[in-house]
Amino acid sequence: MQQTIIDSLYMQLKRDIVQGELPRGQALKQTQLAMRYGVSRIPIRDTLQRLKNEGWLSSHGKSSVMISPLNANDAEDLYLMRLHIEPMLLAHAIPNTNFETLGKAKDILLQLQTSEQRDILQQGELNWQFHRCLYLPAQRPALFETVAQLHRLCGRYIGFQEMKLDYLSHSQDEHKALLTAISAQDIQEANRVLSEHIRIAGEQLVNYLRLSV
Amino acid sequence: MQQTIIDSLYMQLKRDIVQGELPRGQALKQTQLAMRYGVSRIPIRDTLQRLKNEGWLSSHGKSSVMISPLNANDAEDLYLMRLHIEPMLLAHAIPNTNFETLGKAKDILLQLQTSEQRDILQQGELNWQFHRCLYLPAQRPALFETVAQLHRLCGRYIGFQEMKLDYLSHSQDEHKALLTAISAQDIQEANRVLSEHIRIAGEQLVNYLRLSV
DNA sequence: TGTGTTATTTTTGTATACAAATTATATATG
DNA sequence: CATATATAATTTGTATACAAAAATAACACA
Repeated sequence: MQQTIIDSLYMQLKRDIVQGELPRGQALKQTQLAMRYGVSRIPIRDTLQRLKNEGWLSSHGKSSVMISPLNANDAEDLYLMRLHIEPMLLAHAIPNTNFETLGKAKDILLQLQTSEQRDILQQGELNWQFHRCLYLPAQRPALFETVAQLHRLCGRYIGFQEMKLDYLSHSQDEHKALLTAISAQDIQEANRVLSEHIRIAGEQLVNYLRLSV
Repeated sequence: MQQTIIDSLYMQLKRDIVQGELPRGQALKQTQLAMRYGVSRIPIRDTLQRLKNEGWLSSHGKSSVMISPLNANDAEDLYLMRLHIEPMLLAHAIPNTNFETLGKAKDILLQLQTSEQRDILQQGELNWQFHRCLYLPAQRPALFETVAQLHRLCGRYIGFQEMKLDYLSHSQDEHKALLTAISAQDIQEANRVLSEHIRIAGEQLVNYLRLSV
């Protein structure tokens, strides 16, 4: 499918969901959204279907969608699945990793550091770009696509300014340790670091959700 | 979203893909499909997006889709992921499994036996219904949805009449053993059987794909 | 002959209009 | 007053029509 308009809608809707600009718990009306974003209902429907597939929206009644409620159990499961699957992908990737990939990953890491003031969605996107960059050399499309989908699903949960501080500082150290292990072609160590990285992030998120939501 | 027309399109397109009625390796034209199925392009687009999400279609060029080529690596990865994830879901489900669920599962198993002559897509669907039935009591939506998605992705690969004989005979025995273990609330044994079930099916499929495709 | 560029055709994306379905409201009935 | 039923309102689904983009063909030029 094409880009631009539907893609812009996609990002704007996500942003508005995170920032609480759209009604939660009730059906989202296609007409309202169409007016709000100045387009017809056709691209709205496409975007809704996409966001539903990515866990941001869920069914409401017989034929509408609503904003997915946040749920600690879901978050726990998502991170648990990542914990089981991502190391497999990384193990495939490491033998095929070249300097270009490592360089690209470092660049993204730098962006993450400098963009500390920026919005949380962009940080989530950069974080995924970093992981994605390291996984791509694996050349295992099915595995990769499932991991990508899990990250997209997690994206729904990374929208809390409150978590940002704690999360990002730890996260960057782990990212660097991961790069070091990959550079050394040390699959064992890389997967140990990655697993810890996912486990810690998951625990933090789940704790936060259990307390606050 | 609503049902009926889009859902019928969805099934018919899958059937036509399996039976080789649609051109492989080239872009599927929305207009052609619309004429073929006697509808406008709007529901066609919805269906294409859905099938793309479920792995039946992949991108072609900048804005079209084509039938996803079959790929032994992908199949291997899909079954590998199922092997890691489904036992977690089953472990959650077993403590909540009641007699109604067990009964329903047995009914589906019977249908699977009697429908041996029927088309392969229906058998794949019944197979999923069986597993789904056993997983539902877990009440872990995120885990469940990912497993469902993996089954949908596998569905693209279960379309070979040649595999039917070998596959189904083994499969049924394993299904029964799984039910027995669940009835006894034996999580360990149930997961052993389930893992074997997935491993064997995956191996058979991957072997077939490596030889023939 | 091969390559890059423009023009033409095809195909996809989107808006509008209408039909079908769902949801909400009002009314009747126990 | 609660519940069921019928009617009206809203909302979604789909067809048609048109605009934008992509793919293809034609052409010029080295």
